[in-house]
Amino acid sequence: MFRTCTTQDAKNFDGKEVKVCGWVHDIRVLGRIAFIILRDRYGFAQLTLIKSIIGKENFKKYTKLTRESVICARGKVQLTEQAKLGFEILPEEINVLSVASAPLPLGVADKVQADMETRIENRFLDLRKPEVLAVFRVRSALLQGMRDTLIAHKFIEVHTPKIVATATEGGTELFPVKYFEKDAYLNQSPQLYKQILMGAGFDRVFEIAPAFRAEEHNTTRHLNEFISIDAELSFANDEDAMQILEEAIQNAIRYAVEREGDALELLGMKWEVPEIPFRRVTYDEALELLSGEVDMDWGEDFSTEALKVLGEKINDFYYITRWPLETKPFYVMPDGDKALAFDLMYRDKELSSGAQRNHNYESLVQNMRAKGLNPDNFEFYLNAFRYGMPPHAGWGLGLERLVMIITGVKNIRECVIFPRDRTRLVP
RNA sequence: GCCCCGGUAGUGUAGCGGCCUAUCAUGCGGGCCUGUCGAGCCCGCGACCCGGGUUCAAAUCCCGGCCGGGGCGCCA
Repeated sequence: MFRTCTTQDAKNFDGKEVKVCGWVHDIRVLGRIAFIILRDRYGFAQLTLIKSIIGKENFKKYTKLTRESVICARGKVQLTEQAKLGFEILPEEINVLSVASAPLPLGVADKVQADMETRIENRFLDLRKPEVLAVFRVRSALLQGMRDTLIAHKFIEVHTPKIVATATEGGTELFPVKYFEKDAYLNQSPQLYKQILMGAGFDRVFEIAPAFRAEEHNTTRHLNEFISIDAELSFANDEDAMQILEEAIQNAIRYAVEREGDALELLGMKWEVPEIPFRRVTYDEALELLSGEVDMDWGEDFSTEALKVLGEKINDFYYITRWPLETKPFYVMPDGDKALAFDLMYRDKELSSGAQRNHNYESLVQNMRAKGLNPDNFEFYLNAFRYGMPPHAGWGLGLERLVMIITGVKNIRECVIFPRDRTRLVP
């Protein structure tokens, strides 16, 4: 057995012998006493080495360990006020499982802050930092909160193809891939497929999977590969979809707060579980709120500047509803010159967008043409609307956007273990 | 796609024509120190992205390349 407990559990074994494994975070040598700070995913443990007890040879050997080497220590646990953590381990034996070379390309225990570039290049080291790990602990909790909510509402989790023949919605650039003798693309969204599943009678589906966009954007809130949480429900309108979404967000935050509260604390974030329903602001009302401050015409999408101003006015989660039809894709349900579509915002950040969908074949084809798309390319999709398609609605949410908001991290790249941006393909 | 900015020890930086044999911190190596908590003190190691140009003189100015960061647009 490598270990009998983690650093977190060690304090429960006062006076008993334990074996703990982890990385050498730091070593402080003070003459005849030395401290090795051992780190694992759960926290830290202090190994206290007293020269007169463990012997000159061992003392020298152990205090010469390099930072970030992996070791296993066997020794007695002692609760003591003298140790900051309230306990220490007096090792009788330390096995070196893996020696770390020095110097490190990125110091885990260093006080100096590293650049994003250096951090990503050496991500395996960067991720050893408790505050970096914390982002992924929160991410996991948020994801589980979303998933549990959807499952509780009878959604079936599905997976749709990521290698596709046509663009989903037109507009955004796609990554081409060679598919044997054919041209194919990485899918930008599961939109069309989850709608087909409504026609298939699945009633409610959700998918948590990567989406790819070949836009050459260079910002702190865009990725070329991100995780999209998509939900679609039948016999439902835009309001029904919004209710599911806000409940999922509420639970996601509840999970993060309840299960990873110390991770949030480490990140300096304090969250209350938000109250629902979230505020609904129509596009027209939002325009009204901006009047006099931001110059924009009806029918335009909000600029980054406009969203900043809106975000200052509504300092919370909120929906922008009933958008001008021309701002939204062909598959949304029209209502006069408006669309039964919504965006979920947190301050100035777009988190999710959704809509009631147009389930009428003729109207759908007409809207497609109006957007300059050729219906012939979407036969696989349109066919599902010809033989019985229920009214339905749904949304798609960028997981990393949510993680960014909840963790307070400034750059979306930090929300992905190995981010894919305009130039980064490795690691 | 358009537009800004930046590349100096392992890491983060100062310097922005001659005071540079390049600053500071951290790290690494060595020494001292029986309880540290960002331990402390002493000594040492270690760097100007690449190519061209201007100049008596280039880390510093100009051009090109490579690499990176950011803004807008677009979106999640």
